[in-house]
Amino acid sequence: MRILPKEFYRRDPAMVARGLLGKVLVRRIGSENLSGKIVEVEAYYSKGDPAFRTGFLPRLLSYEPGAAFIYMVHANWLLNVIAYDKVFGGVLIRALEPLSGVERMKKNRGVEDTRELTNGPGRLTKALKITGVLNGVDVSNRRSSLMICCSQGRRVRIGSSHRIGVRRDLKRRLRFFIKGSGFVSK
DNA sequence: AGGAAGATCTACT
DNA sequence: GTAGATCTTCCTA
Repeated sequence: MRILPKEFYRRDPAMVARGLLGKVLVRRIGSENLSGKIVEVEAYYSKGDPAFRTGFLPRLLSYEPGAAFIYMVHANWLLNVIAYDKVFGGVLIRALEPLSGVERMKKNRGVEDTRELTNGPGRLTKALKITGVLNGVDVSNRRSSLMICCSQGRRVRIGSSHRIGVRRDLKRRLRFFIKGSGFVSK
């Protein structure tokens, strides 16, 4: 599987978010690979976006496009990928369709149902053992223990909605998901 | 040093 | 459908 180059992330966050749908997130732990197809994402902007926590900005400005930004909310780790062209921003990975390492994910989550494994931002980080120690890793580098690869799959139908759990959202729809996927969060 | 908020999850009714 | 748990960061004192 080809890895997505850094240039992929040097675009408008909403564009990157849509582009990430159908791509494959790979978490390498030793010799084992846990992976899943990205089926749900949200875009965030550092300017003009009330949902963005501006307190993060000073630390984030040194991040290159394609860097993982992982932080804790409500006792859950959330995975973002930094993406920006003009205005700094990022993409929250909200749900995956498990591909490989499913048994390991079930153990990590303590859940048997494959549908419930990675259908939420806090759930997928737990299933793939993604925590703050991976903060800042370059997902466009093949040597990283967290990376995003191209899929050879066909084009996907994209649906959109307002973002989830956001107190004050924009009118613009910034949540994107693969239509018909059974692995989107509820 | 203490408290509140938050891009959530689980369990329970 | 709602309540409570959970934990890190940021803000105020």
